[in-house]
Amino acid sequence: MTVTVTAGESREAISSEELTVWRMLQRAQVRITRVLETDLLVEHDLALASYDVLTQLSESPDRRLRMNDLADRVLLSRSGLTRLVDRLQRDGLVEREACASDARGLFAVLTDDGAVRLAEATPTYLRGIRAHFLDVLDAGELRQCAAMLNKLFPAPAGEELPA
Amino acid sequence: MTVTVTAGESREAISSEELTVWRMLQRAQVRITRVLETDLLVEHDLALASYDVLTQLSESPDRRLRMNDLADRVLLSRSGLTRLVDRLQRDGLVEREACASDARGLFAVLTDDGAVRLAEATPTYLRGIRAHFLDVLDAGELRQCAAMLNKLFPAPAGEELPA
DNA sequence: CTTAGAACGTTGCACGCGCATCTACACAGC
DNA sequence: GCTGTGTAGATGCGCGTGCAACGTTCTAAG
Repeated sequence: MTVTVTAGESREAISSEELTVWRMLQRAQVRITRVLETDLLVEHDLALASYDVLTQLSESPDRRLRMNDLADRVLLSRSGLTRLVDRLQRDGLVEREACASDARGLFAVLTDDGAVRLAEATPTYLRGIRAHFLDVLDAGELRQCAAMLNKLFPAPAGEELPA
Repeated sequence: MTVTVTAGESREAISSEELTVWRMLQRAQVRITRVLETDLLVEHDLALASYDVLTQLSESPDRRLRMNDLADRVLLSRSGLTRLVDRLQRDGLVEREACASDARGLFAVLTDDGAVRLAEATPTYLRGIRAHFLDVLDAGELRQCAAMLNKLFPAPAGEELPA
């Protein structure tokens, strides 16, 4: 059983099973993300994007990262990041610091308050991932999942998973 | 090697491999969706959400669906759907029709123009999915993926994939 | 019949996002 | 030293989203 493609451009028809897999993937990802986001919001007044930024900073040397590098790691446009860091700075979780070697550049630096806030929120985050994702799959499935993801998006150098 | 969880709430530590799988999943999903969205936007001036609505309607009996049912199938809040249908109606792709049996209810109905537009956009959509998702995985991986998704989100009755 | 409560859909509001644009700075070639 | 091209971030703008509140209609209980 295949999907009827009215205009025939694709080289090979896509079966409805394949299409369903894709749709389920979308649904699953959106719904898990939504649960995670509301949990973080309710318990720690922290959006998922904010959490990601804090995490990236905390994992970087000297708790700092150039805005540009940060934008690459977080799934956000440059302008989006500018504004997000604005908010985080307003809340005292992050500070901006000039870059000595390049006057155009700015560092986003995690403050102590930011680190505390991140530490508080992390259990919520991990619990969410565990409950809605990791716990549902067994070790084998997780490995398969990793393998597929490696094929889908060759990781940005240094983040690959061991086969 | 495990991630340091500062506040000890989670029952079991999450290994960094597990965390990486989750992060990759997020990245992959967001990036594929983004490519799909811009392709549809550039080639057919159609947002992904709009495409989903048109698809759902075209697959429903009489090309119509109650707003509420539609909101459940599309990943959108009720208010979001109201506005989206507003736009689609303005563009003549969808019409609203009163429901005889329930005066509160409204049907969203796919127009002929909407069907044409959908048919035009579908090859782009399918090509995107094929290129960025289906073609990258082999049949076995796709089956594994389906199995995992079934565990992650027990499909809403009638959409399950055969084992 | 009346009334309480729930369900369907819409609207006011504030917010976050991306695109295009802009300024400031860097670095190459002359 | 200038000048042109490219890069780092910030900003104006419009758009799409969700939440909370609202009007309307359905349904059940008294």
